[in-house]
Amino acid sequence: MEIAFDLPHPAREDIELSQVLFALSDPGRLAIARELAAGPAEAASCVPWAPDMPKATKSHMMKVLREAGVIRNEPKGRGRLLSLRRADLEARFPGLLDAILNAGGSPPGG
Amino acid sequence: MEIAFDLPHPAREDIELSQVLFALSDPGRLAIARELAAGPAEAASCVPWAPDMPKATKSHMMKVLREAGVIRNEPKGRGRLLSLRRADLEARFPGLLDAILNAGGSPPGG
DNA sequence: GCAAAGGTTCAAATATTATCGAACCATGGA
DNA sequence: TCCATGGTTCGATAATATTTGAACCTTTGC
Repeated sequence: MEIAFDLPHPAREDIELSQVLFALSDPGRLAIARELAAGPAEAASCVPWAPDMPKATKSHMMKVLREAGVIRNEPKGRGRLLSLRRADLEARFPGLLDAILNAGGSPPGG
Repeated sequence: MEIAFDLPHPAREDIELSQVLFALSDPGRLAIARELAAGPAEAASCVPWAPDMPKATKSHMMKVLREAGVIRNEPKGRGRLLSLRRADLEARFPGLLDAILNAGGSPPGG
């Protein structure tokens, strides 16, 4: 047996706007999504942006994002493979993810 | 004196993505934003979508939306004038508001 | 099987948010 | 000015969310 320890993910059509917005309303979780926007990443707790954060905390953040349908979290060898659910989000809420990821945060004149 | 009882609103450049997403992550607050998308509305507590909700609760919802920079809440005679801050949101986070407001919630095949 | 590496889940303590009655504030009209 | 109308704020309580250590599960390697 190669694949086990699978986690539940909402189907595309079950992804809810409220949950997506809530998941991404936390700066830390948004940072994860942005990190994954560049491409899939391996391991959840070993991401470099927060070496001091306990793994239980990181795992919880992944859970919120996963249950909202923002990211996919699959078993990969001894660790996990994380990825953004771009296609699903785009199909369900066109333009939303890009608008959020592109939100620079810098005013025009600053 | 005609205008008093003004409430604080964040300046355009101070509107934060996290707060906007959080404010709109609640179905009730999102409903208010959608209601106002059609045009400004008078009165906050008398809106028809929730006649049973206590006015303190409605006022709190307005506060969250206002402090996030999503809506404007101005004095208008004896009541208030509520409006969506479309231009400010569009300038700061292009495409975001439309993506959220347009999010129908119906899957393609259903 | 045993031990290590990597993550998730459990459970309890904190912190944040929501709810809503009561008190308070501002406007309009008599 | 006094009263009614409309909303906001205060304060207390309930409901959620976050944080984290400890325990547990799965794969890898011996």
